[in-house]
Amino acid sequence: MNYPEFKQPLNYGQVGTDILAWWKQNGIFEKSVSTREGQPTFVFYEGPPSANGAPGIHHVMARTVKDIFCRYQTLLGKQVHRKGGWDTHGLPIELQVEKELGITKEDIGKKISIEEYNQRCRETVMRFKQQWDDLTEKMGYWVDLDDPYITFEPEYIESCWALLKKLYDKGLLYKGYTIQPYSPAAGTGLSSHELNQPGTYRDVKDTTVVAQFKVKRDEKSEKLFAGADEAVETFILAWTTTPWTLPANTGLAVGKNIPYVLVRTFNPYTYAPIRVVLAKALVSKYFTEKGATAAFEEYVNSDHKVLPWRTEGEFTGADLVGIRYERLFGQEAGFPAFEGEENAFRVIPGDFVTTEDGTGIVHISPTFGADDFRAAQLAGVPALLVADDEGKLGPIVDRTGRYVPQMGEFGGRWVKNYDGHDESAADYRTLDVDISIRLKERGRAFKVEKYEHTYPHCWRTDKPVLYYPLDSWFIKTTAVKDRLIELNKTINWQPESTGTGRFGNWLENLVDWNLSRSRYWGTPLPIWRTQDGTEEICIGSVEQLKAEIDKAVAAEIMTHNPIKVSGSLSLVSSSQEGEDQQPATRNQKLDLHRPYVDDIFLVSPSGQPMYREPDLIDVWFDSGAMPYAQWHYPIENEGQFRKNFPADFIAEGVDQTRGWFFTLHALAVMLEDSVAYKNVMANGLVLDKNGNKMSKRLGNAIDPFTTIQQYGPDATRWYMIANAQPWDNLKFDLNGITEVQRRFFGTLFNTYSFYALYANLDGFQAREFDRVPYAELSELDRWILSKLQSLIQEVRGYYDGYDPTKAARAIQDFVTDQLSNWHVRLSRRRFWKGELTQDKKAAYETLQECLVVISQLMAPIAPFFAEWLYQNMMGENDELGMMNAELTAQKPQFSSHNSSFITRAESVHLTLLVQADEARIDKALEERMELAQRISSLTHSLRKKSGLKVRQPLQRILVPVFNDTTREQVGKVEDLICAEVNVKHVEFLDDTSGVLVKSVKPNFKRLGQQYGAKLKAVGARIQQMSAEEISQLEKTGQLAVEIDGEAYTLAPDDVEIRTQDLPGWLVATDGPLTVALDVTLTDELRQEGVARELVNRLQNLRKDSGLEVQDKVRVTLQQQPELEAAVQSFGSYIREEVQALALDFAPEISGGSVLEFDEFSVPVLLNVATA
RNA sequence: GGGCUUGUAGCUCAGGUGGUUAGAGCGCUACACUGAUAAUGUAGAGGUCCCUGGUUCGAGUCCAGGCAGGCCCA
Repeated sequence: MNYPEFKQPLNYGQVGTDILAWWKQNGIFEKSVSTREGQPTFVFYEGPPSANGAPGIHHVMARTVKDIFCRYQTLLGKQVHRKGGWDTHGLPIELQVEKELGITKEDIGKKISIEEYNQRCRETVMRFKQQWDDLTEKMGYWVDLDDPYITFEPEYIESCWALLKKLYDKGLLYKGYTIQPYSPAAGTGLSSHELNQPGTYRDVKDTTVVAQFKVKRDEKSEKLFAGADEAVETFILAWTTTPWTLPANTGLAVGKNIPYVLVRTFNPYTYAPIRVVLAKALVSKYFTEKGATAAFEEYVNSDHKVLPWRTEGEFTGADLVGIRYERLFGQEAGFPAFEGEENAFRVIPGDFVTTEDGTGIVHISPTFGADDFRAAQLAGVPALLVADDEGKLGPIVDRTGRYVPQMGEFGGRWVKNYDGHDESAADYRTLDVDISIRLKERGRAFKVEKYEHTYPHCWRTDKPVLYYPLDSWFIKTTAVKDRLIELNKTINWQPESTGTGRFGNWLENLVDWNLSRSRYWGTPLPIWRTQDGTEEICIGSVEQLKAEIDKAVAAEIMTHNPIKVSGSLSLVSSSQEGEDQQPATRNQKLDLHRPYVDDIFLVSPSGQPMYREPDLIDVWFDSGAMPYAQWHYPIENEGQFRKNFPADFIAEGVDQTRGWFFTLHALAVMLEDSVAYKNVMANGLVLDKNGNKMSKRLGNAIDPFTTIQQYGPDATRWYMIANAQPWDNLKFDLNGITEVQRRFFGTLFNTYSFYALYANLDGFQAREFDRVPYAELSELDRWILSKLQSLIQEVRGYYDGYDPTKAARAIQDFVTDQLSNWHVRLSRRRFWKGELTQDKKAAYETLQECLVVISQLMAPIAPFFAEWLYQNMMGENDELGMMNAELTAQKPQFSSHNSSFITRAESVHLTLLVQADEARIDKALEERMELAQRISSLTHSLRKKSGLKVRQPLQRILVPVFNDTTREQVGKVEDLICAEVNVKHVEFLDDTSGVLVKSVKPNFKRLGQQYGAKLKAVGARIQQMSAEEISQLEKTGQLAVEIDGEAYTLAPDDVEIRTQDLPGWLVATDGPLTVALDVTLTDELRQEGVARELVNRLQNLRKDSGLEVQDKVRVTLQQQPELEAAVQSFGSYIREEVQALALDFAPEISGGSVLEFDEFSVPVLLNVATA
């Protein structure tokens, strides 16, 4: 067998294409799962992408991360199923369809039927599936594309229903309300994107009030009353631009860390003496400098232009929390009582409170503000709700924008001008104005003024929008909050901070999960209710629905039962219908979407008709339900589900923290009292090279297809993983891929090519059981094998710890710095010289082992190139590896797998990852090789300084050593150093020689611990140490010194002694290491130098003449005394190097070339020797 | 506005538990090397370690407060 040889440069894109074809042809992905049958599983969940847009380069990033760990676990012998999936519901799809049809939500049901509309959504959502599948394959993401779960399929929806029913039965599903933008004029809620239409936010002038809320005196508020005049009432000031919400006030919010002051002053309208609380930073907004000194006594009888005031106390928001106050519009004034009133009218914390405007205290009406609602809910403050004629609770404003009749003197008033009143008419007074007047009269308004601000308006009616409570279905996640938090602590988050921080905080501030969406394309809420809401049913399966419809038909509420399917849906039956059917057309008989489900009416136990609650559910429920719904569980396949729950690993973008990561977690905790995943990686964004977000609009988006084609999938993946840790944002720069390609893959390719070239020449083949025994290997070989074992340990550790970046960097450093640039470079002549000796065989075997192990270690990150390398190295050679055929056929013995042998398999991805053979790790050897590298580097540096090129041999270098260990260590690598830097000997200089000039450096770390503040003086003294003192410290192990009149004893550890100079020598130092170079040139050395130059020039000539490495030649040089002397001494060396059978001199040479070096100019004749 | 996160050489990034002289690769300059050669070696230029305070004998590192970018949420 020959090792395949390739021309440079390798076409990495082609490698990807070729390997991909080979994988497909041989079903390698399938085998990577099937050969692990019966082994422990590693469960991975695919977060479903949406195929309604083209995939971008960031998807390559996210999917590379997923792929890496699945492949790694497979290499460990585990079975990793990867069921793909598609997220198919949701607003983005609806918006896209509307854009394409040129319609709005309003038109649905009018210009286009819901049926047609949903059909369009169904067609649109998978439009880019081909592209996605294509990218998936080309980037080497191994996921099962043939049997994905699809969220719009009836089985999937049915599973969601079953899960919802489980929650319903646990009492975790309830109907409530949320605050949403609402247009009373249009009678409809507005989505946030409708609110973001241009022109919706307009400047309006509204009447605003700073209202006074009277503090109730009790233990909590006592601090506001300390030493105060009993008769003077104390108020909290709060500003609002919507005075009509004041009658619905139930709380006041403060910022916990904001400073507040208590100010004594007067009510500017009634002149009553009062004390008020407001933010310290806003005092100047309401009080003048003059007022600070104005006399209180004179105010009442003055012109009231200057309001006197004095600060009487200062508090933080936290001090104020819990204080109670009197209701502004209470029952005594004819306003209704409400449920939970005893918990209302309290000061609560609000993280949205600022001191930018108003009073730094925010009036809270939970029915008319989203912040208000949330803060009130967290603090247990109720909303003010009143019952209508049917006893149904609602806010004080009805859906048309009027106060309900119970609102005393204001009952029936419009809160904004929704009835088209002429605003310029003399009798026109807004509700805001009337409320303000009433407050003024009662001494409860501190300031009333017109104020211009921006306010959102309905894009259709141009009327102001209200923030209004709208019906919603919720999952009571707060009921399991503690369990959510507890179980989250058992999840391994990568990076950890996302789990404790972003996710942890989110759980701490959890509110109930709002499931409702007023849309068309999504999973319908399976709840039917009677008109009055007193009876309802939650449907958990198609079978149940069918049975309920039968009842309705019997009760003559329905005419017939539209569900024809017998029994419940089954995934098995549907997929058996026909392999070639597209998912979109499967199960066309049954569609659980709108409008079909809306046309189903059921009958309640009391005989009332029940209608489906019109909402769809949040699409995040769809994706959070995938651990169950992908198997059609709980309808069927319990076993499948159990085997694949919870996941060992998931990975998505950090933006999924409150999305998929949360819904998976929430559902798992509520349904299974378990985590949904044990390890999770939240990866960052892919930005352009300048750190800007990529977007098609800016034209800085990178096309993943052209990138992969041009640079190959491996370099692309490697770059993304090696450049930044996945959870950091990646600044994507194509130059970076080029660099990875050149530096890492190029070097690895060169290393392989080098191996292949010579191994083929020698006809060498590695045989696992015919190797040079480890004990007989050279230092160099044992060193790189030791490094290799260390690398295996290290890389496994990084993969195990979900840190692929460090794994990639470790592999990269090993390949470029250790393997290529040291081991191979120093071994070069071992390969191209002479017969297949034991040393040469060892060189091949060592390099072979390194390359094959590298192919395994890199396989998760660069699967194509790893395969390429592995196949090239292994070829058809079945003698490699241990009992390989057996392993592939028999399935890996996971539990007993503990081999440092390389397993032979059809593909590198079917192998078992080697274990580090710790017996081969030799730290002392690694250390002394590093010494060799550093000494060589220093020597090169000295040559450079003295102008002595490496081809000129030198006699010796001197290395001062202070202990026997170093001496022994360097001694063992002397040959390597000599060869590398072209010197004859390494000599050691020990202390006793006395010629070294030494210097000391204080060891601050040690000294600091010992002397603390006196360190400076001690350090200065140490730097002044004389040569005698240094010597004494070295010899006796201590040195007594006096510093500032105090006696100290220094120990050797207190200082670091270095060689500074060696008089008369050329010296270089690197930390504690010093090298001196003997630059004396003897005649013999000069001759050898000449010989080497000659070899070099002849090699160039061979190369230029197009000779192959193995060609033999005859060389004739023109006579020249120095040359002849050199050839005299080094003839055989020269002949061997240049593969010359003869090396002769002739008086005159014509027709040849001329070799030029140093001062020489030599005519030469070079002929290929024919046998 | 809040939570999280990032900020170190022109670029991309390393810098356990604090230690005085902050590193690597790429890029740049110069020289060398040349049977792995689009590789390699040596030397050089290049730094307010985002800013301000604090703790400490000593802060890139710890604490507080800012600034700037990013994500999520309002």
